[in-house]
Amino acid sequence: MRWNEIEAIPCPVAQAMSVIGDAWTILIVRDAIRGATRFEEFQRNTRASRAMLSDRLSHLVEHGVMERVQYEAHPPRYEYRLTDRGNALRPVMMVLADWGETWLPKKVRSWKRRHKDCGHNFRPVVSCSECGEPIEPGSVTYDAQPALAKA
Amino acid sequence: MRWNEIEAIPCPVAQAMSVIGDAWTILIVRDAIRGATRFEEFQRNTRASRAMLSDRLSHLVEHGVMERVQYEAHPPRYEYRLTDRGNALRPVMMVLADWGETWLPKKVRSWKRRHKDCGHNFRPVVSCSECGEPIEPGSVTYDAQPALAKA
DNA sequence: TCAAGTAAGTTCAGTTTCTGAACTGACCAC
DNA sequence: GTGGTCAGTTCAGAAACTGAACTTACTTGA
Repeated sequence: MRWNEIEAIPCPVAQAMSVIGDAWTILIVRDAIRGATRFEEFQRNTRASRAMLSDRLSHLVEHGVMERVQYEAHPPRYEYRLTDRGNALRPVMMVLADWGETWLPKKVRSWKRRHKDCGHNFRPVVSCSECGEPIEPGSVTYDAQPALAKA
Repeated sequence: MRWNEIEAIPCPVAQAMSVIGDAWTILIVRDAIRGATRFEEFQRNTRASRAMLSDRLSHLVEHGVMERVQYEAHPPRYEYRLTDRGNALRPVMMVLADWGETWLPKKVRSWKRRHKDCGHNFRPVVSCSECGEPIEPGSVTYDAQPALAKA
C-alpha cells in the first residue's frame, strides 16, 4: 500500500495520517502554531529541503489545514496561515509535545505553555467530555473495530 | 536533512517524531492500542509491506514503545506489546482520532470510546492541569522559542 | 548603476527508501 | 504429504527525497 492510499482506510486515525502523516508536515504545523507563516521561515526551522517543503505546504493547503495568502503584490509573495481545521490541531500538538517531554526526556527545553484564562504554565490533560474527570490509563474501552481489512 | 537526523532537533515534538513520525508507525500503534499483538495481525490491518512492518516494529522496540515477547518456543513466535511509554500514547491517539472525526468527516465509523469510570461514550477534551478548564482555541501563549535553527 | 540580498519557489541528477512478490523454516491439521 | 500459519528475510524495480543550482521580481546600499 502506498502513502496516498491511506486516505482510503475508513478510520479517523488513518484519515488524519493521510493529511498530517509525516514528520515534516508535523514540524511545519508545529512552527505554524508557534507563529511561523513564511516559506523561508519554515525552511530555516524545519531544515527540510525546499522541494519537500513546497510539496508539503501544498498538501496542507489542498487539505484545508493551511491557506496560502498573498501578502504582497509586487513581487508576488505568499504566506501560509492555519485555517480553523489547522488550528484544531493545537490540542493534538500539545498532547504530542507533552508525550515527548515526559517520555523522551533528553534535556530538551520544553514548550512553556501558559493558559491565558488562569495565568499559569500548564500541562495538557486529556479528560472525559461526559464526567470531566481525567482519563486514567486503562479506563477506556472500545466498542467497534475500525479499519480492520477483510482481505 | 534526513529522517534520522530529526532526533537531533532539541524540541519535544521533533523528539516524538523521531520515534513515531510516520504514518505506518502511527497505524501500528493504533492497532496495538486496539489490542493487536501479532505480526500478521498488524500486517492485515495496516496493509504495510512486510519489510516496512518489520522495520517499523524494530524501531518501536528500539525506542521502548513496544516490547517483543516470545510467546511460543517451538517454533519461536513473538508478539509485540505496548510498554508504559507506548501506553502513554493512548491520549495522543484519542486526541488525534478526535481531530480526524471532527475535521475530516468522511462517513467513517468513529471509534466508540467508553469511559469505564463513568460509563459513558465520550470525546477526549484537552484541559488545563492547573485550573481544570478546557483549553479554548487561542487561550495558550508560548514563552520560549524551541528548535529555531540558527542557520 | 551595479552588486548583493530577500522571498518563494522550480528543476534535476544522484541517492535512499519502499513495494510487491517470492522465499524460508519450523511447526500443526487433516 | 499437501496445505496452512506465523514471523520474518531477500531482492529487483519503482517511488520519493536531497542538495545544489537556478529563476523571477523586487529592494537596499555604496
